[in-house]
Amino acid sequence: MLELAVLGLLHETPMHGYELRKRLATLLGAFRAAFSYGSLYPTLRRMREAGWITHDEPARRDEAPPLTGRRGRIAYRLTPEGKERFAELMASTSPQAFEDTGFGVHFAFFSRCEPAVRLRVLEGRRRKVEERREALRDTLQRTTQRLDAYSLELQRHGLDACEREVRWLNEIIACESAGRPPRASFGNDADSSSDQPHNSQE
Amino acid sequence: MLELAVLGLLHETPMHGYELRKRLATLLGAFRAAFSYGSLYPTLRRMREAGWITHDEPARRDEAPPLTGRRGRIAYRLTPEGKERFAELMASTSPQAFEDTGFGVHFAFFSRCEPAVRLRVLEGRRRKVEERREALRDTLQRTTQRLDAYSLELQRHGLDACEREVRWLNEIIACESAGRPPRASFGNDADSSSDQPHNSQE
DNA sequence: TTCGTCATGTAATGGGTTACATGATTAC
DNA sequence: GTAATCATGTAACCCATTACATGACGAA
Repeated sequence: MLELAVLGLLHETPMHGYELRKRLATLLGAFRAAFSYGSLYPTLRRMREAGWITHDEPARRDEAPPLTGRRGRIAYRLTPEGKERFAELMASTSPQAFEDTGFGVHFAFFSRCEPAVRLRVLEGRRRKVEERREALRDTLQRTTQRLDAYSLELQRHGLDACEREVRWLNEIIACESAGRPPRASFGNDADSSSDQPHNSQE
Repeated sequence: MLELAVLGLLHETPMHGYELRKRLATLLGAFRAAFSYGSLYPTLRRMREAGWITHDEPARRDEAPPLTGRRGRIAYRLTPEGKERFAELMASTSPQAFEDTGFGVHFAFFSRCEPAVRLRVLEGRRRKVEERREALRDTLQRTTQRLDAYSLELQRHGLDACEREVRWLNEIIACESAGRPPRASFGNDADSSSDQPHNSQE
C-alpha cells in the first residue's frame, strides 16, 4: 500500500520524503493514520533500487543554495517504469485492493487511472461490503446466539456502516457509468474539466 | 488485540482454538476480518506459558470418548491471573485502545467490565474520532489544497462517518451515564437483566 | 544559544498473514 | 472409501511501528 501511495503522489509532481508523508497524511486521513518515517524511507530506497523512482541530485551546498536554503532534501520523481508499475498496481484485482485501507488508497488516486479500472475496483469493493453486510444481518437475525447488549449494538452499528457504504458506492458507480466524476455538491462547483482524458461518452 | 479477544471470550466459558476463532469472527465481524490460525495458536501457546490460561487435558482415546467423540480438541480456560490480565488490558488507556480495531475489541467485551472503564474507553474513542473529524473539516475547508473530485469525495465520506460515529458514541455514553446498557430497539426486547451486576439505578 | 520544525535515516520489534503439513471425525 | 469439515499446529514472510540517532535551518 505504501508503495502504491507513493507512486500515486509522485505521479503528479516530484516530492521529497518529508513532504510525501504530510501529503499522504491528509490524503488518506479519512481512513488511516499517517505512515511513519520508519516505513517511508526504507520503502523509498527499495523503490529506487527497483527503478520505479529516481532522485534528482540534492542541491549542493557549495553551489547557490536554492531560495529558502533547505539543502538536505531529496526530491523523488517517477520513472516510466514507475508509471507502469502504478497502473499495474491500480489495476490489480488482488483482494487487498478491496480491503478498507487498500480500497481507500486506490480510490484516492482514481483520477490518475482509467475509467474501466475505477469501475472494477468499485464493484469489487461493493461486493466485499455486501458480503460483510449479509454476514452481519445473519448474526443479528439468528438471535439464537444470545449476544449481550454491547455486542449487539456493535453489530448494528457495523451493519449500518455497511449499508451506508454500499449506497455511497452505488452513487459513485452510477456517476462512473454516466462517464462523470462524483457529485460536486457542497461548495466546490469549480468543475475541473481539465483532467478527464479518458471519457468519450458512451 | 488477539490476546485481549481470547481473554474476553474465555471469560465466559472454556473453549478450544477452532471454536474460539469462529466466535471471534462473528463477534468482531463488524469491523475486522477473522484472525488466522497462524496467529491464534501461537498466541494460545504464549498465553498458556504466561499463565493466563490453562488447558484441560484432552479427552483420552482409551477412555470413554465424550459424547460425539471429537478427541483432539484442547479446551482452554482462564486462570485467575488471566482474569486479572483481562481487567488490566480492558482498563489500559494506551492509544491502541482507541484505534478502530482496538476500540472494537474493547467494546465487544464491555459487558465483562466495570462501568467506569467503559466510560473512559468510550470517551477516549470519542476524543480520537473528534480529532479526525476536525482534521477532515480542515482539509475540506481549505480548498486551497485543490484536491481532485475523488479525493474530495473520499474526505467527505470519511467526515460523514466520523460525525455519525460521534453521534453514536454520544448516545451510548448517555446510556452509560444513566446506568443502563445501549438501546434495545429493533426486535430483541428480551431484556436480559441477568448480567448487569453493576447498576444500582441512578 | 537554544528551541522548534524540517529532514533523513537505521535497528529492533510487533502483530499479524499465507502457505503448508497433518490427522481425526462425520456424512455420503 | 472418499470428501468435507473439524481441529491443531509450524515456518516463512510482510508490512508496518516505535524508538533512536543525526543534523540543518529559522526564529526567539
